[in-house]
Amino acid sequence: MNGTTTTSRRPSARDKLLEAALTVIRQKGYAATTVDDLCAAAGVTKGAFFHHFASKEELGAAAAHYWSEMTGALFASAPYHAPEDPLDRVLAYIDFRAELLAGELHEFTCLVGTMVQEVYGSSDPIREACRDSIVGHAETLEADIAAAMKEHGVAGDFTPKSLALHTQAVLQGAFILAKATDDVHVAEEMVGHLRRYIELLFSPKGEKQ
Amino acid sequence: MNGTTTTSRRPSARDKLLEAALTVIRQKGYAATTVDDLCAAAGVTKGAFFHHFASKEELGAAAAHYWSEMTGALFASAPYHAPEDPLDRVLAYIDFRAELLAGELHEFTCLVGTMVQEVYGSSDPIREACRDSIVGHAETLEADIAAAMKEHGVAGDFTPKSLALHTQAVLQGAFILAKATDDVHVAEEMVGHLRRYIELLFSPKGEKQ
DNA sequence: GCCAACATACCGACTGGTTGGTATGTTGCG
DNA sequence: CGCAACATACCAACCAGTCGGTATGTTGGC
Repeated sequence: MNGTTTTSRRPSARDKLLEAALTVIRQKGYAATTVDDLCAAAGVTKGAFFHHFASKEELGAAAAHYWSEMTGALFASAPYHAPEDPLDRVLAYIDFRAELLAGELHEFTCLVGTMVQEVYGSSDPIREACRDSIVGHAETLEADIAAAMKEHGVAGDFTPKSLALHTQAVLQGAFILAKATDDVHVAEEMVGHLRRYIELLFSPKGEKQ
Repeated sequence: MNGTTTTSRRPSARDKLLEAALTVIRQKGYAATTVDDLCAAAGVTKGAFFHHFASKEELGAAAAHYWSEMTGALFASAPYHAPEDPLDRVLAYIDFRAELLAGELHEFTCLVGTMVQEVYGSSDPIREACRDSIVGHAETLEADIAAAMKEHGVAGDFTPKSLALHTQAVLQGAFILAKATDDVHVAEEMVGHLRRYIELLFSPKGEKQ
């Protein structure tokens, strides 16, 4: 239970393994990624691996936590929190997510979405770590969504929580379609539909676009 | 190159293996599913497996095709095609998808969505089979969506194709969230948001709900 | 109508490489 | 010294794929 991660000294084998896990598992999937793969990618030996992690499963869960920390920091410091209007913040979040759809698939797809799909039935520790990551990230949107609903007088039969989760569902689905078609553009279109949905939800009656 | 599948005689080892693949791979994932797992679930021997499939990869691609056939038949004969109004048909499709969210996760989640997430970077044959399955299914919605857009005077800056794919993205994302939270209800809420999006898209200006 | 030649479907023991994990050093810092 | 952070060597289980063999059709010549 160390708690501290990555102060800025020379990275330990643990740090290098977690960093390697992000890319390798997103490329090959969790089950197809071997401990040797991770060691090779991290430039450490197997001894180092099992010094820091009791099992491959424990690394999987640790990687999910590490993912939460990394993405949490990224989104916390992102510029989409600036607008005054909470609805604009939500829309800016979606635009920010669209901007992130760049480069190779394994660079912008979601580690925990990939992992949980594979292990939901076989590893509760990993599944729970992935759930916490997704749900925790969604929760960072709830306040803005709730404020936007209040401010714009929207009282649909849905909760801020469910709409926050919906944004994550669309993104996860967009990643799957992008992987299937090997085409980032499809993901951009899906995010576009998500943006339009939220615009429509919050637009005053009688006004479109 | 047989072509024929499942006339109604006693099922061959091939049929039993494909049927077993649907459940086992959806439970354990593709990579974690061993050839022995499949043989055991199908009640056949390894000899039978490699008589019908040159490799595990070939079975994976065949399973995706089999999935397309099964789901294709299911949706073709489903009752949601009945309504006169094309928009009602689209909404009925979504309601039908919501009805399918019952039972255990591995019974209603999508085989090809699961597989493609794992193998998009390591097996082109499987990836292409999965893509064809998803895109092919989405295409069965395009005509109704296009007709609804025409009939309701909707000319957004999106194509029928992209909206059809969006429905699939939402469903795939809903499956991931359901797996992560181990809660079917979340998936139902996501489908609810999808339904509301389409209602809003096609509702005449000034009218909500 | 019969039989030889061939084909298809399936069986299960075996193999060679791989995998997660272990046991036992070595090194360097406080 | 003593201990954490590694490295090296190794192992038993497992896994995809092979191979020799059997059982049950099917086909075509006579």
